[in-house]
Amino acid sequence: MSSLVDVLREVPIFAELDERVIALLAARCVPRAVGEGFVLFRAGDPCAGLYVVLEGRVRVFRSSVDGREQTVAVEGPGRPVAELPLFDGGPYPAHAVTTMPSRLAFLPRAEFEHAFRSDPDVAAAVVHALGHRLRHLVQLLETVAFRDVAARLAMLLADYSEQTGRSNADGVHFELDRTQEELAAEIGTARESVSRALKQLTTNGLIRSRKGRRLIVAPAEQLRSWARRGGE
Amino acid sequence: MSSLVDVLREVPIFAELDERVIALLAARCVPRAVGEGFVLFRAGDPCAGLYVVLEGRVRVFRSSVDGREQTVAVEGPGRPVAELPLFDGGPYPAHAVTTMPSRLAFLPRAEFEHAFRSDPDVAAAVVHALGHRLRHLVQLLETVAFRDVAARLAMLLADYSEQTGRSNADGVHFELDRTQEELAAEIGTARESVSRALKQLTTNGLIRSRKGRRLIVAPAEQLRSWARRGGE
DNA sequence: ATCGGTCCGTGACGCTTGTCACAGCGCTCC
DNA sequence: GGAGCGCTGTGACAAGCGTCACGGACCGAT
Repeated sequence: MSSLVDVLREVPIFAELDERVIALLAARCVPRAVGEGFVLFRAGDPCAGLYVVLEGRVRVFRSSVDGREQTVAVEGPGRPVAELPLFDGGPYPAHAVTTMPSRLAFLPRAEFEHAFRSDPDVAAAVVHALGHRLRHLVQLLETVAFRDVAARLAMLLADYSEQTGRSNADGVHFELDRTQEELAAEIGTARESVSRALKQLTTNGLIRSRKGRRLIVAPAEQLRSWARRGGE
Repeated sequence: MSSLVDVLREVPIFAELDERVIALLAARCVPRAVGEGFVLFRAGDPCAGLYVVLEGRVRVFRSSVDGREQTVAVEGPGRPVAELPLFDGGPYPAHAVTTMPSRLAFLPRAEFEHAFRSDPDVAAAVVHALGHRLRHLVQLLETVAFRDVAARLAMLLADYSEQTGRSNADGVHFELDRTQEELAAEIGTARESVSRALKQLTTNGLIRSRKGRRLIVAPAEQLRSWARRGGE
Protein backbone atom coordinates (compact mmCIF):
# COMPACT_ATOMS: atom_id res chain seq x y z
CA MET A 1 0.00 0.00 0.00
CA SER A 2 1.21 3.47 -0.86
CA SER A 3 2.16 5.67 2.02
CA LEU A 4 -0.25 8.23 3.33
CA VAL A 5 2.32 10.91 2.70
CA ASP A 6 2.28 10.21 -1.00
CA VAL A 7 -1.47 10.49 -1.13
CA LEU A 8 -1.67 13.66 0.91
CA ARG A 9 0.88 15.33 -1.29
CA GLU A 10 -1.58 14.98 -4.15
CA VAL A 11 -4.43 16.53 -2.22
CA PRO A 12 -5.02 20.03 -3.54
CA ILE A 13 -5.34 21.71 -0.19
CA PHE A 14 -2.06 20.24 0.97
CA ALA A 15 -0.21 20.45 -2.30
CA GLU A 16 1.73 23.58 -1.52
CA LEU A 17 2.97 22.51 1.87
CA ASP A 18 6.49 21.36 2.38
CA GLU A 19 7.50 17.80 3.12
CA ARG A 20 7.99 18.31 6.78
CA VAL A 21 4.46 19.55 7.36
CA ILE A 22 2.87 16.90 5.20
CA ALA A 23 4.71 14.18 7.03
CA LEU A 24 3.55 15.62 10.30
CA LEU A 25 -0.07 15.74 9.23
CA ALA A 26 0.11 12.27 7.74
CA ALA A 27 1.35 10.91 11.03
CA ARG A 28 -1.76 12.23 12.72
CA CYS A 29 -4.22 10.99 10.15
CA VAL A 30 -6.40 8.01 10.72
CA PRO A 31 -7.03 6.10 7.51
CA ARG A 32 -10.30 4.23 7.12
CA ALA A 33 -11.76 1.91 4.53
CA VAL A 34 -15.53 2.00 4.47
CA GLY A 35 -18.33 0.59 2.33
CA GLU A 36 -21.03 2.34 0.38
CA GLY A 37 -23.53 4.25 2.44
CA PHE A 38 -21.14 4.95 5.31
CA VAL A 39 -22.23 8.04 7.21
CA LEU A 40 -19.28 10.33 7.92
CA PHE A 41 -21.47 12.67 9.87
CA ARG A 42 -24.94 14.11 9.98
CA ALA A 43 -26.09 17.71 9.94
CA GLY A 44 -25.95 19.08 13.45
CA ASP A 45 -23.25 16.74 14.70
CA PRO A 46 -20.41 18.53 16.45
CA CYS A 47 -17.34 18.71 14.30
CA ALA A 48 -14.80 16.04 15.07
CA GLY A 49 -12.26 16.72 12.39
CA LEU A 50 -11.45 16.90 8.73
CA TYR A 51 -11.98 14.12 6.22
CA VAL A 52 -10.05 13.73 3.01
CA VAL A 53 -11.29 11.37 0.33
CA LEU A 54 -8.48 9.11 -0.83
CA GLU A 55 -10.57 6.83 -2.99
CA GLY A 56 -14.26 6.58 -3.78
CA ARG A 57 -16.88 9.27 -3.46
CA VAL A 58 -18.66 11.22 -0.76
CA ARG A 59 -21.88 13.08 -1.21
CA VAL A 60 -22.58 16.10 0.98
CA PHE A 61 -26.22 17.06 1.14
CA ARG A 62 -29.05 18.59 3.09
CA SER A 63 -32.36 16.89 3.41
CA SER A 64 -35.81 18.15 4.21
CA VAL A 65 -38.37 16.49 6.42
CA ASP A 66 -40.41 15.26 3.47
CA GLY A 67 -37.47 13.31 2.14
CA ARG A 68 -36.19 15.51 -0.64
CA GLU A 69 -32.49 16.14 -0.78
CA GLN A 70 -30.29 18.86 -2.15
CA THR A 71 -26.73 17.84 -2.83
CA VAL A 72 -24.28 20.53 -1.83
CA ALA A 73 -21.14 18.88 -3.15
CA VAL A 74 -19.81 15.56 -4.36
CA GLU A 75 -16.21 14.97 -3.44
CA GLY A 76 -13.84 12.50 -5.03
CA PRO A 77 -10.22 11.44 -4.48
CA GLY A 78 -8.00 14.17 -3.13
CA ARG A 79 -10.82 16.39 -1.97
CA PRO A 80 -11.43 17.51 1.58
CA VAL A 81 -14.87 17.16 3.14
CA ALA A 82 -16.31 19.58 5.65
CA GLU A 83 -13.37 21.84 6.22
CA LEU A 84 -15.87 24.49 7.20
CA PRO A 85 -16.90 23.73 10.74
CA LEU A 86 -13.34 23.19 11.82
CA PHE A 87 -13.02 26.89 12.22
CA ASP A 88 -16.10 28.46 13.58
CA GLY A 89 -16.62 25.71 16.05
CA GLY A 90 -20.17 25.10 14.86
CA PRO A 91 -21.72 21.77 13.97
CA TYR A 92 -21.62 20.21 10.52
CA PRO A 93 -24.13 21.97 8.31
CA ALA A 94 -25.01 18.96 6.16
CA HIS A 95 -24.94 15.19 5.96
CA ALA A 96 -22.07 13.32 4.34
CA VAL A 97 -22.38 9.78 3.07
CA THR A 98 -20.22 7.64 0.80
CA THR A 99 -21.88 6.64 -2.45
CA MET A 100 -19.43 3.85 -3.12
CA PRO A 101 -16.82 1.89 -1.17
CA SER A 102 -14.17 4.43 -0.23
CA ARG A 103 -10.96 5.06 1.60
CA LEU A 104 -10.83 8.14 3.78
CA ALA A 105 -8.25 9.90 5.86
CA PHE A 106 -9.46 11.50 9.03
CA LEU A 107 -7.57 14.28 10.77
CA PRO A 108 -8.81 15.02 14.28
CA ARG A 109 -9.77 18.55 14.92
CA ALA A 110 -7.16 19.33 17.52
CA GLU A 111 -4.34 18.22 15.23
CA PHE A 112 -5.69 20.29 12.46
CA GLU A 113 -6.07 23.35 14.59
CA HIS A 114 -2.53 23.09 15.72
CA ALA A 115 -1.21 22.90 12.19
CA PHE A 116 -3.42 25.75 11.15
CA ARG A 117 -2.13 28.04 13.85
CA SER A 118 1.50 27.20 13.60
CA ASP A 119 1.95 27.24 9.85
CA PRO A 120 0.65 30.14 7.80
CA ASP A 121 0.90 28.02 4.67
CA VAL A 122 -1.63 25.62 6.06
CA ALA A 123 -3.87 28.54 6.89
CA ALA A 124 -3.55 29.95 3.42
CA ALA A 125 -4.23 26.60 1.78
CA VAL A 126 -7.31 26.02 3.83
CA VAL A 127 -8.67 29.44 3.24
CA HIS A 128 -8.08 28.90 -0.41
CA ALA A 129 -10.18 25.75 -0.31
CA LEU A 130 -12.90 27.48 1.65
CA GLY A 131 -12.95 30.27 -0.87
CA HIS A 132 -13.35 27.86 -3.69
CA ARG A 133 -16.25 26.19 -2.01
CA LEU A 134 -17.95 29.44 -1.27
CA ARG A 135 -17.57 30.53 -4.85
CA HIS A 136 -19.09 27.31 -6.03
CA LEU A 137 -22.02 27.68 -3.68
CA VAL A 138 -22.80 31.19 -4.80
CA GLN A 139 -22.90 29.91 -8.33
CA LEU A 140 -25.11 26.99 -7.40
CA LEU A 141 -27.45 29.25 -5.52
CA GLU A 142 -27.87 31.47 -8.50
CA THR A 143 -28.69 28.68 -10.89
CA VAL A 144 -31.12 27.01 -8.53
CA ALA A 145 -32.86 30.31 -7.94
CA PHE A 146 -33.06 31.54 -11.52
CA ARG A 147 -32.70 28.81 -14.09
CA ASP A 148 -35.07 26.18 -15.30
CA VAL A 149 -34.13 22.56 -15.03
CA ALA A 150 -32.60 22.25 -18.49
CA ALA A 151 -30.30 25.20 -17.89
CA ARG A 152 -29.20 23.89 -14.51
CA LEU A 153 -28.46 20.55 -16.03
CA ALA A 154 -26.46 22.19 -18.80
CA MET A 155 -24.35 23.97 -16.18
CA LEU A 156 -23.75 20.72 -14.36
CA LEU A 157 -22.73 18.92 -17.52
CA ALA A 158 -20.39 21.75 -18.33
CA ASP A 159 -18.64 21.20 -14.99
CA TYR A 160 -18.38 17.44 -15.46
CA SER A 161 -17.17 17.67 -19.01
CA GLU A 162 -14.38 19.95 -17.87
CA GLN A 163 -13.42 17.70 -15.00
CA THR A 164 -13.39 14.34 -16.68
CA GLY A 165 -14.05 14.84 -20.38
CA ARG A 166 -11.76 14.63 -23.38
CA SER A 167 -12.64 16.67 -26.40
CA ASN A 168 -12.29 15.72 -30.03
CA ALA A 169 -13.91 16.74 -33.30
CA ASP A 170 -17.47 15.72 -32.36
CA GLY A 171 -17.43 17.45 -29.02
CA VAL A 172 -16.44 16.61 -25.49
CA HIS A 173 -17.03 13.01 -24.54
CA PHE A 174 -17.03 11.60 -21.07
CA GLU A 175 -18.62 9.09 -18.77
CA LEU A 176 -21.47 10.34 -16.62
CA ASP A 177 -21.10 8.10 -13.61
CA ARG A 178 -24.27 9.17 -11.90
CA THR A 179 -27.89 8.12 -12.02
CA GLN A 180 -30.58 10.58 -12.98
CA GLU A 181 -31.71 10.43 -9.41
CA GLU A 182 -28.31 11.72 -8.29
CA LEU A 183 -28.27 14.39 -10.93
CA ALA A 184 -31.69 15.51 -9.78
CA ALA A 185 -30.47 15.92 -6.20
CA GLU A 186 -27.53 17.99 -7.35
CA ILE A 187 -29.63 20.52 -9.19
CA GLY A 188 -32.55 20.44 -6.81
CA THR A 189 -35.24 18.86 -8.91
CA ALA A 190 -37.03 15.56 -9.52
CA ARG A 191 -35.76 12.58 -11.41
CA GLU A 192 -38.40 12.78 -14.12
CA SER A 193 -37.51 16.37 -14.84
CA VAL A 194 -33.91 15.36 -15.42
CA SER A 195 -35.02 12.76 -17.88
CA ARG A 196 -37.03 15.31 -19.83
CA ALA A 197 -34.30 17.91 -19.64
CA LEU A 198 -31.78 15.46 -21.08
CA LYS A 199 -34.08 14.94 -24.02
CA GLN A 200 -34.46 18.67 -24.44
CA LEU A 201 -30.71 19.22 -24.43
CA THR A 202 -30.32 16.49 -26.98
CA THR A 203 -32.84 17.94 -29.42
CA ASN A 204 -31.14 21.31 -29.00
CA GLY A 205 -27.81 19.85 -30.03
CA LEU A 206 -26.06 20.45 -26.73
CA ILE A 207 -25.84 16.75 -26.11
CA ARG A 208 -24.57 15.24 -29.33
CA SER A 209 -24.86 11.62 -28.38
CA ARG A 210 -25.93 9.48 -25.49
CA LYS A 211 -25.13 5.79 -25.33
CA GLY A 212 -25.74 4.46 -21.87
CA ARG A 213 -23.69 6.69 -19.62
CA ARG A 214 -21.27 7.67 -22.34
CA LEU A 215 -21.99 11.25 -23.37
CA ILE A 216 -20.78 13.53 -26.10
CA VAL A 217 -21.66 17.13 -25.38
CA ALA A 218 -20.99 20.59 -26.74
CA PRO A 219 -17.97 22.49 -25.37
CA ALA A 220 -18.43 23.71 -21.82
CA GLU A 221 -18.51 27.34 -22.84
CA GLN A 222 -21.34 26.73 -25.24
CA LEU A 223 -23.32 24.84 -22.61
CA ARG A 224 -22.89 27.63 -20.13
CA SER A 225 -23.77 30.44 -22.44
CA TRP A 226 -26.87 28.57 -23.55
CA ALA A 227 -27.85 28.15 -19.92
CA ARG A 228 -27.25 31.80 -19.16
CA ARG A 229 -29.38 32.88 -22.07
CA GLY A 230 -32.13 30.69 -20.70
CA GLY A 231 -32.30 28.22 -23.57
CA GLU A 232 -32.12 30.02 -26.92
CA MET B 1 -15.32 62.24 14.10
CA SER B 2 -14.57 59.08 16.01
CA SER B 3 -11.31 57.42 15.23
CA LEU B 4 -11.18 54.52 12.86
CA VAL B 5 -9.57 52.42 15.51
CA ASP B 6 -12.62 52.73 17.73
CA VAL B 7 -14.87 51.62 14.94
CA LEU B 8 -12.74 48.71 13.83
CA ARG B 9 -12.54 47.41 17.35
CA GLU B 10 -16.31 46.90 17.20
CA VAL B 11 -16.15 45.00 13.94
CA PRO B 12 -16.78 41.34 14.65
CA ILE B 13 -14.01 40.00 12.50
CA PHE B 14 -11.47 42.24 14.15
CA ALA B 15 -12.87 42.09 17.64
CA GLU B 16 -10.40 39.57 19.00
CA LEU B 17 -7.26 41.23 17.73
CA ASP B 18 -5.05 43.17 20.02
CA GLU B 19 -4.65 46.91 19.96
CA ARG B 20 -1.41 46.95 18.11
CA VAL B 21 -2.78 45.03 15.15
CA ILE B 22 -5.97 47.01 14.99
CA ALA B 23 -4.08 50.25 14.98
CA LEU B 24 -1.93 48.96 12.21
CA LEU B 25 -4.87 47.94 10.08
CA ALA B 26 -6.69 51.17 10.79
CA ALA B 27 -3.72 53.13 9.56
CA ARG B 28 -3.94 51.35 6.24
CA CYS B 29 -7.67 51.71 5.80
CA VAL B 30 -9.19 54.21 3.45
CA PRO B 31 -12.48 55.55 4.78
CA ARG B 32 -15.14 56.59 2.28
CA ALA B 33 -18.53 58.21 2.54
CA VAL B 34 -20.80 57.31 -0.34
CA GLY B 35 -24.42 57.81 -1.32
CA GLU B 36 -27.13 55.30 -2.02
CA GLY B 37 -26.57 53.12 -5.04
CA PHE B 38 -22.78 53.30 -4.91
CA VAL B 39 -21.26 50.30 -6.63
CA LEU B 40 -18.45 48.80 -4.54
CA PHE B 41 -17.70 46.27 -7.23
CA ARG B 42 -19.35 44.16 -9.85
CA ALA B 43 -19.25 40.40 -10.36
CA GLY B 44 -16.14 39.51 -12.30
CA ASP B 45 -14.10 42.51 -11.20
CA PRO B 46 -10.67 41.60 -9.92
CA CYS B 47 -10.48 41.83 -6.18
CA ALA B 48 -9.01 45.10 -4.98
CA GLY B 49 -9.42 44.69 -1.27
CA LEU B 50 -11.73 44.25 1.67
CA TYR B 51 -14.60 46.55 2.55
CA VAL B 52 -16.04 46.96 5.99
CA VAL B 53 -19.38 48.68 6.48
CA LEU B 54 -19.13 51.35 9.17
CA GLU B 55 -22.55 52.84 8.66
CA GLY B 56 -25.40 52.16 6.26
CA ARG B 57 -26.10 49.05 4.29
CA VAL B 58 -24.61 47.08 1.43
CA ARG B 59 -26.45 44.51 -0.63
CA VAL B 60 -24.48 41.69 -2.23
CA PHE B 61 -26.28 39.97 -5.07
CA ARG B 62 -26.08 38.10 -8.30
CA SER B 63 -28.16 39.05 -11.27
CA SER B 64 -29.28 37.12 -14.30
CA VAL B 65 -29.41 38.39 -17.85
CA ASP B 66 -33.17 38.84 -17.76
CA GLY B 67 -32.90 41.25 -14.86
CA ARG B 68 -33.86 39.09 -11.90
CA GLU B 69 -31.66 39.30 -8.85
CA GLN B 70 -30.82 36.97 -6.01
CA THR B 71 -29.49 38.67 -2.91
CA VAL B 72 -26.67 36.70 -1.35
CA ALA B 73 -26.21 38.83 1.74
CA VAL B 74 -27.12 42.20 3.20
CA GLU B 75 -24.41 43.68 5.37
CA GLY B 76 -24.78 46.40 7.97
CA PRO B 77 -22.47 48.26 10.33
CA GLY B 78 -19.47 46.25 11.49
CA ARG B 79 -19.77 43.63 8.79
CA PRO B 80 -17.11 42.83 6.21
CA VAL B 81 -18.02 42.62 2.54
CA ALA B 82 -16.40 40.24 0.10
CA GLU B 83 -13.71 38.75 2.24
CA LEU B 84 -13.82 35.77 -0.04
CA PRO B 85 -11.86 36.68 -3.13
CA LEU B 86 -9.05 38.10 -1.09
CA PHE B 87 -7.74 34.62 -0.70
CA ASP B 88 -8.14 32.58 -3.77
CA GLY B 89 -7.13 35.43 -6.00
CA GLY B 90 -10.27 35.10 -8.08
CA PRO B 91 -12.65 37.88 -9.06
CA TYR B 92 -15.60 39.01 -7.00
CA PRO B 93 -18.41 36.50 -7.40
CA ALA B 94 -21.27 38.97 -7.03
CA HIS B 95 -22.21 42.63 -7.23
CA ALA B 96 -22.20 44.89 -4.20
CA VAL B 97 -24.16 48.11 -3.99
CA THR B 98 -25.13 50.39 -1.13
CA THR B 99 -28.85 50.62 -0.49
CA MET B 100 -28.55 53.77 1.56
CA PRO B 101 -25.95 56.46 2.16
CA SER B 102 -23.09 54.71 3.89
CA ARG B 103 -19.63 54.98 5.31
CA LEU B 104 -17.15 52.31 4.37
CA ALA B 105 -13.62 51.42 5.24
CA PHE B 106 -11.53 49.97 2.49
CA LEU B 107 -8.44 47.89 3.14
CA PRO B 108 -6.31 47.32 0.07
CA ARG B 109 -5.58 43.74 -0.73
CA ALA B 110 -1.85 43.86 -0.22
CA GLU B 111 -2.21 45.27 3.28
CA PHE B 112 -4.68 42.66 4.16
CA GLU B 113 -2.58 39.85 2.86
CA HIS B 114 0.33 41.00 4.88
CA ALA B 115 -1.67 41.07 8.08
CA PHE B 116 -3.16 37.72 7.31
CA ARG B 117 0.20 36.07 6.83
CA SER B 118 1.95 37.64 9.75
CA ASP B 119 -0.68 37.27 12.42
CA PRO B 120 -2.42 33.96 12.99
CA ASP B 121 -5.18 35.72 14.90
CA VAL B 122 -6.10 37.65 11.82
CA ALA B 123 -6.15 34.44 9.86
CA ALA B 124 -8.34 32.75 12.40
CA ALA B 125 -10.75 35.67 12.55
CA VAL B 126 -11.11 35.79 8.83
CA VAL B 127 -11.62 32.10 8.46
CA HIS B 128 -14.22 32.34 11.15
CA ALA B 129 -16.07 34.94 9.14
CA LEU B 130 -15.78 32.90 5.98
CA GLY B 131 -17.13 29.90 7.78
CA HIS B 132 -20.11 31.82 8.98
CA ARG B 133 -20.89 32.99 5.53
CA LEU B 134 -20.60 29.53 4.07
CA ARG B 135 -22.91 28.18 6.71
CA HIS B 136 -25.45 30.82 5.92
CA LEU B 137 -25.27 30.07 2.21
CA VAL B 138 -25.82 26.37 2.68
CA GLN B 139 -28.90 27.20 4.66
CA LEU B 140 -30.13 29.64 2.07
CA LEU B 141 -29.56 27.12 -0.68
CA GLU B 142 -31.64 24.55 1.08
CA THR B 143 -34.58 26.84 1.60
CA VAL B 144 -34.52 28.16 -1.94
CA ALA B 145 -34.37 24.63 -3.30
CA PHE B 146 -37.04 23.03 -1.10
CA ARG B 147 -39.39 25.46 0.45
CA ASP B 148 -42.28 27.38 -0.92
CA VAL B 149 -42.30 31.13 -0.71
CA ALA B 150 -44.19 31.35 2.57
CA ALA B 151 -41.73 29.03 4.30
CA ARG B 152 -38.71 30.90 2.97
CA LEU B 153 -40.19 34.14 4.17
CA ALA B 154 -40.84 32.65 7.58
CA MET B 155 -37.17 31.66 7.80
CA LEU B 156 -36.11 35.14 6.84
CA LEU B 157 -38.38 36.75 9.40
CA ALA B 158 -37.01 34.37 12.02
CA ASP B 159 -33.52 35.66 11.29
CA TYR B 160 -34.53 39.29 11.41
CA SER B 161 -36.56 38.93 14.56
CA GLU B 162 -33.54 37.43 16.30
CA GLN B 163 -31.23 40.14 15.07
CA THR B 164 -33.25 43.22 15.81
CA GLY B 165 -36.41 42.16 17.61
CA ARG B 166 -37.49 42.48 21.21
CA SER B 167 -39.91 39.98 22.57
CA ASN B 168 -42.76 40.53 24.99
CA ALA B 169 -46.03 38.82 25.81
CA ASP B 170 -47.63 39.20 22.33
CA GLY B 171 -44.59 37.91 20.49
CA VAL B 172 -41.44 39.36 19.03
CA HIS B 173 -41.81 42.83 17.65
CA PHE B 174 -39.40 44.61 15.37
CA GLU B 175 -39.07 46.99 12.48
CA LEU B 176 -38.78 45.43 9.05
CA ASP B 177 -36.69 48.02 7.27
CA ARG B 178 -36.96 46.52 3.81
CA THR B 179 -39.38 46.81 0.96
CA GLN B 180 -41.20 43.75 -0.32
CA GLU B 181 -39.10 44.05 -3.43
CA GLU B 182 -35.96 43.63 -1.34
CA LEU B 183 -37.42 40.73 0.58
CA ALA B 184 -38.29 39.06 -2.70
CA ALA B 185 -34.72 39.32 -3.92
CA GLU B 186 -33.43 37.80 -0.71
CA ILE B 187 -35.56 34.70 -0.97
CA GLY B 188 -35.40 34.44 -4.74
CA THR B 189 -38.96 35.19 -5.69
CA ALA B 190 -41.22 37.95 -7.04
CA ARG B 191 -42.58 40.92 -5.16
CA GLU B 192 -46.20 39.86 -5.56
CA SER B 193 -45.47 36.47 -4.08
CA VAL B 194 -44.02 38.13 -1.00
CA SER B 195 -47.16 40.15 -0.60
CA ARG B 196 -49.31 37.03 -0.74
CA ALA B 197 -46.99 35.09 1.53
CA LEU B 198 -47.20 37.84 4.14
CA LYS B 199 -50.94 37.52 4.09
CA GLN B 200 -50.69 33.77 4.41
CA LEU B 201 -48.36 34.01 7.40
CA THR B 202 -50.73 36.46 9.01
CA THR B 203 -53.81 34.23 8.65
CA ASN B 204 -51.76 31.37 10.06
CA GLY B 205 -50.94 33.36 13.15
CA LEU B 206 -47.20 33.50 12.59
CA ILE B 207 -47.38 37.20 12.02
CA ARG B 208 -49.49 38.57 14.84
CA SER B 209 -49.68 42.16 13.70
CA ARG B 210 -48.52 44.32 10.89
CA LYS B 211 -48.72 48.09 11.07
CA GLY B 212 -46.65 49.66 8.34
CA ARG B 213 -43.22 48.18 8.80
CA ARG B 214 -43.72 47.41 12.43
CA LEU B 215 -44.19 43.68 12.85
CA ILE B 216 -45.12 41.38 15.69
CA VAL B 217 -44.29 37.79 14.90
CA ALA B 218 -44.21 34.40 16.59
CA PRO B 219 -40.97 33.35 18.30
CA ALA B 220 -38.20 32.46 15.88
CA GLU B 221 -38.25 28.80 16.79
CA GLN B 222 -41.92 28.55 15.98
CA LEU B 223 -41.42 30.28 12.65
CA ARG B 224 -38.64 27.95 11.72
CA SER B 225 -40.36 24.77 12.70
CA TRP B 226 -43.44 25.81 10.76
CA ALA B 227 -41.26 26.44 7.75
CA ARG B 228 -39.52 23.12 8.10
CA ARG B 229 -42.81 21.28 8.31
CA GLY B 230 -43.82 23.01 5.09
CA GLY B 231 -46.71 25.02 6.46
CA GLU B 232 -48.81 22.98 8.93
C1' DA C 1 -55.01 70.45 -3.03
C1' DT C 2 -52.68 68.43 -6.75
C1' DC C 3 -49.39 66.02 -8.87
C1' DG C 4 -45.84 62.31 -9.27
C1' DG C 5 -43.37 58.91 -7.15
C1' DT C 6 -42.80 54.60 -4.64
C1' DC C 7 -44.82 50.93 -2.38
C1' DC C 8 -48.42 47.57 -1.56
C1' DG C 9 -52.60 44.39 -2.51
C1' DT C 10 -55.06 41.43 -5.64
C1' DG C 11 -57.14 39.19 -9.62
C1' DA C 12 -56.30 36.43 -13.99
C1' DC C 13 -53.61 33.47 -16.67
C1' DG C 14 -50.24 30.33 -18.32
C1' DC C 15 -45.94 27.92 -17.79
C1' DT C 16 -42.86 25.11 -15.28
C1' DT C 17 -42.30 21.44 -12.53
C1' DG C 18 -43.36 18.00 -8.90
C1' DT C 19 -46.18 13.93 -8.45
C1' DC C 20 -48.28 9.68 -9.66
C1' DA C 21 -48.70 5.87 -12.52
C1' DC C 22 -47.01 2.69 -15.61
C1' DA C 23 -44.29 0.54 -19.28
C1' DG C 24 -39.76 -0.84 -21.41
C1' DC C 25 -34.99 -2.16 -20.68
C1' DG C 26 -30.83 -3.90 -19.01
C1' DC C 27 -28.89 -6.14 -15.07
C1' DT C 28 -27.72 -9.94 -11.95
C1' DC C 29 -28.71 -14.12 -9.72
C1' DC C 30 -30.53 -18.26 -9.54
C1' DG D 1 -34.00 -18.13 -19.63
C1' DG D 2 -36.99 -16.37 -16.24
C1' DA D 3 -37.70 -13.59 -12.03
C1' DG D 4 -36.62 -9.73 -9.74
C1' DC D 5 -34.77 -5.19 -9.49
C1' DG D 6 -32.94 -0.74 -10.42
C1' DC D 7 -32.83 2.68 -13.88
C1' DT D 8 -35.02 5.17 -17.47
C1' DG D 9 -38.76 7.26 -20.54
C1' DT D 10 -43.33 9.39 -20.86
C1' DG D 11 -48.11 10.70 -20.25
C1' DA D 12 -51.64 13.15 -17.33
C1' DC D 13 -52.66 16.25 -13.89
C1' DA D 14 -52.52 19.79 -10.29
C1' DA D 15 -50.10 23.11 -7.63
C1' DG D 16 -47.08 26.83 -7.16
C1' DC D 17 -45.50 30.80 -8.75
C1' DG D 18 -43.94 34.37 -12.18
C1' DT D 19 -46.00 37.80 -14.99
C1' DC D 20 -49.15 41.31 -16.38
C1' DA D 21 -52.45 44.58 -15.28
C1' DC D 22 -54.58 47.67 -12.44
C1' DG D 23 -56.12 50.28 -8.38
C1' DG D 24 -55.33 52.17 -4.06
C1' DA D 25 -52.39 54.03 -0.08
C1' DC D 26 -48.90 56.94 1.38
C1' DC D 27 -45.73 60.85 1.07
C1' DG D 28 -42.93 64.61 -0.27
C1' DA D 29 -42.62 68.55 -3.46
C1' DT D 30 -44.78 72.49 -5.56
